[in-house]
Amino acid sequence: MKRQRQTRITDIAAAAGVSAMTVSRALRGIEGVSEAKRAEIVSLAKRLNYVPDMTARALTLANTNLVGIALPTLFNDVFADVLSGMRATFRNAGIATVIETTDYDPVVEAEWVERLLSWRPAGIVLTGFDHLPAVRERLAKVQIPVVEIWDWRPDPIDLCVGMDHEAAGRALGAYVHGLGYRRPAFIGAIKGRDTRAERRLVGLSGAFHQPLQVFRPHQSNAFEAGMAGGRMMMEAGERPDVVFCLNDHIAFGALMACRGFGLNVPDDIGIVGFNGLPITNVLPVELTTMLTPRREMGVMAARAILSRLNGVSTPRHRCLIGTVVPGATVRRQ
Amino acid sequence: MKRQRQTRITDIAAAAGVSAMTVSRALRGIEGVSEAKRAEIVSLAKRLNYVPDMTARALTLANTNLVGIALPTLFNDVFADVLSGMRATFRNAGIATVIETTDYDPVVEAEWVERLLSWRPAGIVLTGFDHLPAVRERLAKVQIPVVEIWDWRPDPIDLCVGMDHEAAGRALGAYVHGLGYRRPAFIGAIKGRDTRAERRLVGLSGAFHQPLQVFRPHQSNAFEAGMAGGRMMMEAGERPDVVFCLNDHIAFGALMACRGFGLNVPDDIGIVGFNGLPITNVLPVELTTMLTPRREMGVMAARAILSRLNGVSTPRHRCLIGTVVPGATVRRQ
DNA sequence: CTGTTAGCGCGTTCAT
DNA sequence: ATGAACGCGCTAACAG
Repeated sequence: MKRQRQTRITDIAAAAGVSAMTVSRALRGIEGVSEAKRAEIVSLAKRLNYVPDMTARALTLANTNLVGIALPTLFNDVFADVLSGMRATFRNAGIATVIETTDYDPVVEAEWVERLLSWRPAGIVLTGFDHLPAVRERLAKVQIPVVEIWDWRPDPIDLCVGMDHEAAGRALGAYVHGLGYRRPAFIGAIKGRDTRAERRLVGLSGAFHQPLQVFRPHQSNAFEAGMAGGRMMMEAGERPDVVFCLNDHIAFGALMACRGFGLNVPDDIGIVGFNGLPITNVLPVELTTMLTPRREMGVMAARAILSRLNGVSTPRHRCLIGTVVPGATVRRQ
Repeated sequence: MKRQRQTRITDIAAAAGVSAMTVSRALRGIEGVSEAKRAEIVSLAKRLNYVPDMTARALTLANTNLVGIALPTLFNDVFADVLSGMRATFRNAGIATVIETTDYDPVVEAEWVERLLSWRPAGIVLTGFDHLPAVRERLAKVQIPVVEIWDWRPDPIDLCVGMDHEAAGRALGAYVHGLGYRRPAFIGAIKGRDTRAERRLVGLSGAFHQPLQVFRPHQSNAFEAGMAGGRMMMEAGERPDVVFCLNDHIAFGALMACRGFGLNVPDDIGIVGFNGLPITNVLPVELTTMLTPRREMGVMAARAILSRLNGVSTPRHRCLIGTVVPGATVRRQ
């Protein structure tokens, strides 16, 4: 179904009595057109409802100013924050962004990468390192900048701006261990879904010199998962003295579950979140958590791509760190 | 900065010893190529890292299978739900989606519409009716389907799938008024930001036969805004007997504020949210709210566009309705 | 300051 | 079953 014919640059040229090139130059604000003509052409373009055709432009330029961004989910303020910083930075640089959510599925991601590449993007942002081998190979060959965010590794496909989640888990664990807690538990997601959380769990185990008791509710909503996880924990045998949660939302759900069972936090059990989202400022008791540099991460990832596009050198990998937020859901034991 | 030359269809053709047309047909799975040749061409394409060029394809076809979606924000599970239903529906139909957030700014929206149109999208989804006149004019002339979602009006630019928010406010207000509440308040956002919320407020006033006492915190995070709004309310003169909140997150913040002031909900004051998000299932007391058909709305909006693209007729406007969730944060007075 | 030529990669159309 | 010619809308490169 071909669309109705749109007005093209040559239509304007005919109407203005000039050549197509002059119109092209005038509309792009390129020098080489008298101001009188330019003004006439611009007003003519508006009157004829001219809309430039980026598909044609991209074809001649063999290039676009599009950057594709793949995130696991939008149901999480973490990624909304990252995205916010990233898009603002790109927008200021005149770069348009295209967002995709993969729902933590590498296959979905791989399909998206293929589709995106066919639009000749200027750059690509991926979340984490769990890509299909085909994706890694494809992107390694493509000549465009690729940034992997959120997670951190020294050997990214191309560039990387993220956090060392194992170190983050270790730091958070060390703080809580230092308060005297000795029977830690962890409420996470179904295995394999969130690799970063699993790495934090490894760090936590390290800090406690023992494996954590792990609960994996399957609810997809984080609040509900937290409450379900909290209940699983209450109904399990030995009660832990502190529970680390995959994120703040899960921690909130767990907190509600504990209260539902008549437990006082932090007197009867400690609760620790992750991310330091605004909701933690509103809870009945301030949540102990780790503040993650989300917006900053987005900004730096965008800058890394922009540097590449401008031919400026930029570090291959960059590791940001989180900050322990003491809060009041743990206390010295 | 031209990119390195990508392998094209003619490169594959040369390698396979056939014409470009044969390769094109083979790769698109169009009949008219012997299976032997097709298999060879496909494997050759893979080996040469061929990536089709959509900019060229779009140019010849004067058409893409892209649909653009503009939402006010991603910091809100409401829109994540709408988006989820919409994208799933489009994906099943082989349509790619491009998301933009406008942050409730019609100017941002207008700029995005211009940019998007230059990519020759197959359709456009906008949120609400607060568009710049230029946008309405432009879209009215374009020959592609346009759906306005979330809000409802009988005279959309093209199509509309949403809710009558004034009616929703009236229904919710009637329920609460029927319980005997008589001194209602409202916690919203800064004026002019969320037009739908203002319409609900009108409906609430109608149900109560009086204007509501309105509080407008300026925090951008909904939880924090709710808490701030709750505090404003506590510190104001006459205490209302029930407070309607712009959404569930604000209601949660307000609930926490009330508790902080030693008030019991619902004994001392009633609290009502909007949307029926999962968080309401996890609160210490189940929130009275109105469940909105978010996912359904996304699905129906996508279907409306798909119908248009397939030349099937579809209703110009469709009005979905919310459901009162009784909850336990109000009680008979 | 302005115009002409050529070609970007692909798909339609019409031959063979 | 396969191929050749042509054009999509635009812009780089070169001429004038």
